[in-house]
Amino acid sequence: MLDIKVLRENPDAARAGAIKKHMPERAAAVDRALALDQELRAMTPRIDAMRSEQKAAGKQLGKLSAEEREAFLQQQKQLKAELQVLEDEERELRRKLHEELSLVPNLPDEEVPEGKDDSENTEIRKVGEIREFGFEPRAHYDLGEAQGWLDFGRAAEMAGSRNYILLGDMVLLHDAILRFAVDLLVERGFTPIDPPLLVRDAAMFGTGFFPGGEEQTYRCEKDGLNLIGTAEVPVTSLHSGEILKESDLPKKYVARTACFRREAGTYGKDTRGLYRVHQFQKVEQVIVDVADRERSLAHHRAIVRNAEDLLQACELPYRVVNVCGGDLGVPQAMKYDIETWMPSRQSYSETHSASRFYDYQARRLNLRYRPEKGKPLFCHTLNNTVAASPRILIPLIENHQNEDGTVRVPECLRRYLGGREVLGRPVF
RNA sequence: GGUGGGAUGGCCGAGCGGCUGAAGGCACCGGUUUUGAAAACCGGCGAGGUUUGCGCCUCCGGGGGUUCGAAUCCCUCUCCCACCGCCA
Repeated sequence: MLDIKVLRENPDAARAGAIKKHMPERAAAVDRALALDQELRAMTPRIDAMRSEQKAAGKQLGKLSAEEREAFLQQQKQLKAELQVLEDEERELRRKLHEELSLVPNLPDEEVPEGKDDSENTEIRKVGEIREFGFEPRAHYDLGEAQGWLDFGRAAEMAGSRNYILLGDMVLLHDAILRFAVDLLVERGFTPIDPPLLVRDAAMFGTGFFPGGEEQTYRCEKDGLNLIGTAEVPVTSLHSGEILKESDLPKKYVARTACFRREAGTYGKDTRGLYRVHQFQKVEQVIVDVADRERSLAHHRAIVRNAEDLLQACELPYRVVNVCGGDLGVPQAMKYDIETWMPSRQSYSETHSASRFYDYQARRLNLRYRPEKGKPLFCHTLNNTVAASPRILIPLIENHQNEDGTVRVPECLRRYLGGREVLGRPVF
């Protein structure tokens, strides 16, 4: 959520921000919010004065004579009735204002490129060599099924499309990459955390997924709970409603959780294999720190670096892209995606997403800290993937496959696989 | 699923229907003392809105009611906790 003051002072920027994000209907919320704000500000002084009068009146009551008293009470009754009408109005206006303000997207940073969708993201850097295979490389689903590592048929049978079953060494590899990701971040000072996967609406709202993301979310209606699509939701919400000590910041967390996404509206897209699935495991890094733009930028560089280091350790070629306005979500100010080379897709495809929000989420979450001097301020928040699996298994097994269908294990993962250097048997 | 108890400032915690934005403690900040630190003592210290400023207004989980007047009484919702039952 943006500060209403930002809207007052610079409504054009708020509108332009929503337009840059290709969210015209949300740009309209800027004007609705401002209209409500103006109405509210017009009535507030009047209500204040009436309340002030009421308060003062009560204190004089005792000094009055019996006759005076009666007229006085009559007068107070009337004041109260009038006040009540105005207060109802005020409350309703406040509610509507909050609703509209919640719809206004975070301002995209200047450096966010113009563009309507991911095809217009701009490349920041490309790292690693794309491997020249001396043979026809196989897609992970062909290779995996041949090895008995993947079973999509039975998964679909019992759970529907976009589901998968990992078996044998693929389970171990899946676990290895996730554990490696956690260890890497713990080594860098992040606190591991294992949060709830089912959360209340407040957490979904606070992180900016609601309103808007309901269709992407599995919901347990009976209990009013939502399955998280990312650990960002519970972890960023962790200190919601608190005023943290500045000396306790930054808070740096690394969470490994299951994630659930309905993938509504993606029919026919990425239907094969492990790329787009309803359920996966993700190691996520989340940072909460003081409201300082420079520090947010530094954290952003650091969390991107963490992910890049993991990919480099896994010997995977990737590129970093600056996500354009149209591909940016409602709460983000800026986002770098990391795309890892996937031979079967013949493309760099998204495996990581590093976002910064400034105080947008913190304001919605009522997440503050007490600075050395002055009033409490809203924190800044950031997050990035460290590793999401099984998606990361695609580049891992495709890029490291051998002609016979076995897969070379990169050095960094061997310790998690009993020292094994190769997975699978020759099957081709 | 059943039955109770609770929700007050950064934290803990008191609070008779008006004198309570709220005792007390802790934490924090400033000072005295000390070679330094601790302790002790003195002082300060909630959040939000509005105003150039003085100030004014709001806030004791949310909403409603009773009352001239509610943190305090009543209703309701949300949340938390405890115990019993069931179960991983």
